[in-house]
Amino acid sequence: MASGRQQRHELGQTLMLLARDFHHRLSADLKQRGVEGVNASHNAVFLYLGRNGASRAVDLAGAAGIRPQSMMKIVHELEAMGMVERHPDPADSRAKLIDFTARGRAFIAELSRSTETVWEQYAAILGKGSMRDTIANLNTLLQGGDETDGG
Amino acid sequence: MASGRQQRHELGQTLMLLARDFHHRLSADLKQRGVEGVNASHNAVFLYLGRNGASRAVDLAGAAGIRPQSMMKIVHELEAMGMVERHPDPADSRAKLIDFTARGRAFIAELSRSTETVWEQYAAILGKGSMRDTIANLNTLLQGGDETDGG
DNA sequence: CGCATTTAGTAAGCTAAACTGATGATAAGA
DNA sequence: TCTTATCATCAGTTTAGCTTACTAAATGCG
Repeated sequence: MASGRQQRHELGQTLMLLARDFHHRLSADLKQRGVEGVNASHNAVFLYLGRNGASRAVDLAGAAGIRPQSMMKIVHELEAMGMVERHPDPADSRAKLIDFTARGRAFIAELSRSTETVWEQYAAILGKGSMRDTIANLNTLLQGGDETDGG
Repeated sequence: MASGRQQRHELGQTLMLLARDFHHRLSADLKQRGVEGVNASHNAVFLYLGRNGASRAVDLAGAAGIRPQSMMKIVHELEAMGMVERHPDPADSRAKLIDFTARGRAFIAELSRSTETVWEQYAAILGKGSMRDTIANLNTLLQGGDETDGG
């Protein structure tokens, strides 16, 4: 039992294992409903594409915290899978704007559904109230950490 | 603002980003005090060596959830760095028992200190009480996922 | 005891996902 | 115009895991 002082030493472990646990549960749920072919690295695109007007590879890379070259690879894979398509940017002929295809949007819906399922699984352990509080606190930590960061 | 319903969709993001944030802070703190040369994968050894009598490569691999061959590589690296040393197991001449060197133990102390520093950073955002509750809840989630909790 | 099976460590090579470095085309600014 | 910065891209490298395959030792069975 990680009580009191001990939990501090295991903080990193807790966070890492929980992130892994979530990923496990999400993958299991997606697989169960027959949604496959998308891996962890592809997730960055689904998470960030369209947010804050991010629609170029370089923007996605910035949001995901990886290099543009790495993001390109991911985008190419998703393009080959028919999840996204790219069009030339009318405002900048160097750039290409990335958009979801219908298939990509359908996948996002599935992802959302599975994420909610995992949320419910967790809520079944903690109770909805504690679950909400806990995740809200984690978000607070993230925001508190970003404040100095010029993200 | 991730309020109410919205936070469910961002659950995975929250967990992943927080794990990353922790790692960032920990690395920064370690670097600041001049502790370097140990990477993320080495961490598994520092986390699990000695726990539940885990002192062979195969045990560490099991605890860390990776293959013995992968753990061997990590152990060899740490051995080259003078963090651990290996002696033949008197009870099993196939096996070798892994032990921390003085240097390895010193590193653990640094790691512990840095982890506590990050804990305090987080506690400064949430307040100690909320921080404790939050992490306790996360640990509950992890145990709830395992159910077969022997440790 | 002798032999099959399992287990611990090791080696070689593969893959995935990030990285660095460099290039060509375009944009933006002096 | 010329220079520098930016977007996409190509090529090669690193890292951390994987699978396959092997040796040596322990274990279990007849």
